[in-house]
Amino acid sequence: MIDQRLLRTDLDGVKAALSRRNRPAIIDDVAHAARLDARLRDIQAERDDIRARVNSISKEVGQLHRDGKPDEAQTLQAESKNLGGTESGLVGEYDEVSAALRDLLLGIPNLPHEAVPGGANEDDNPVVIGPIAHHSTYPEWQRVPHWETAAALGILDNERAAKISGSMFTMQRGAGATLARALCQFGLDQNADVHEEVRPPSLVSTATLTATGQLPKFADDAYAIERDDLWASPTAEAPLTSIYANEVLDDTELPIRLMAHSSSYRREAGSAGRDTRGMLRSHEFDKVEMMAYATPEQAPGLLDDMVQRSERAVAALRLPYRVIEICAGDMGQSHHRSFDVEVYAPGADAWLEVSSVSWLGDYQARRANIRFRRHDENGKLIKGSEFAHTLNGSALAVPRVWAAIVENYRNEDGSVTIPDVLHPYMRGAVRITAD
RNA sequence: GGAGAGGUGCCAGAGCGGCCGAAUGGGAUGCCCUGCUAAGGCAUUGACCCUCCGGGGUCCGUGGGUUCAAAUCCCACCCUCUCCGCCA
Repeated sequence: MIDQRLLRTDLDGVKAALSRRNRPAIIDDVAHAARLDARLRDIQAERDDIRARVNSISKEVGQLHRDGKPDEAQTLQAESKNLGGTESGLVGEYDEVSAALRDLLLGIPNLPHEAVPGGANEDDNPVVIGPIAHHSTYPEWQRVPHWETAAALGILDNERAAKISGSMFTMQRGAGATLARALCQFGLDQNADVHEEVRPPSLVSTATLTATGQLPKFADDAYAIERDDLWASPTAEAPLTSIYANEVLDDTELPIRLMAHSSSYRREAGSAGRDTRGMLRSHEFDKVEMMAYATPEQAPGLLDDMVQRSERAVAALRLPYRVIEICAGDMGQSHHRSFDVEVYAPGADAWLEVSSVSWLGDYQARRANIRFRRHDENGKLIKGSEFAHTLNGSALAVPRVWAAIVENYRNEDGSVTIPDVLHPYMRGAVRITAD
């Protein structure tokens, strides 16, 4: 949620920033929100005025009763009752306008950082790092899609996954399952130096998904467990960001850096039939996510660090990769600035998004009500609080890295070599063969 | 799932429908006393919203209701704890 106060202090600035997202409807919403905000303050002022009078009359009434003057109290009571009627009318109107404003604000995306490149869609995302370790040509035996190699090696059984759960579910078997788990362990170990490992719940509340921005706008993308008013978490970003919801942190404990291995559940509404072969897109996948709570000053440095960590993971796996920056027209609704890490898969001949690292500003913290307090130079707590900044990024998303390994590490005989850094997690296996 | 107890400020904990944004104790901060320490004295100490910067408003788990007036009465829900049941 953007800062409501900006609507009155810098409406033109908000409109200018959001116009870079290349969706004119947003600007209309902003203008509408500004009108509602002004209306709301008028109602509030009027309502508070009446409440102030009711409060003071009530005090007088109490005093008069104690002084044994019930007649005078009677007159005041009548006046107060009258005011009460007016007040409840205003309250009704206030609730109505404020609900409408909140709905509108929840749908307005975050302001892009000024450094975010302009652009209309994903075709305009500039490559900012790389390509690294990318070859101009690949031998024939690496030009085999991973689903073919995986089928031949018996390490991926999506047909039976469909029997169990329906289409767009994957199931790894044998060394393929071990490889998936090895990647998770590797992803965690790579980042354990500064991140606390968390194992959060997979089913989360409506409030939790609203805080990170998946709700209310993208409800169709998440699995709902309606009977219990829970949702299957689409990313560990959601539970990790709500860990400190409704809390006031201390600037001395920031940044707080967390990581979690979790399963992510996505309905992928509207994308049926696209990129659905093999491991490219599925309803459930494993991922190691990083998340940080920070002061506004710490955030840019943490963003860089997170991008480097995502990069380091694919570099350590010796996969061809590049980093792109997401342009204003392609950024996610909550994002202030974002980078994607992509690996090259020679079999599918495609760059696969394996990580997305984002700085959310205070957009999520405002929704989740996560604040922090500062200390002055003498170590004394300063009065008041402000919203924290949040950042998150995938340390390692299993399926596409798994696919890229199966394609890049395919040998001429159809076997797949295990990348060196994964050896410790593979129970001694260094190569996946058909038997 | 059943029975019971409870949710109040940084913490503990009191609170007759009006004198309650809230006793008391602890903690924290400042000042005083003391050679230092220990101990003591005094004072301060919540958040948020609006503001014509005078002030006004909201918040005692959440949401409703009763009343001129609700932390206090009524209803619903949520959460925590104890016991029982079930269970990986």
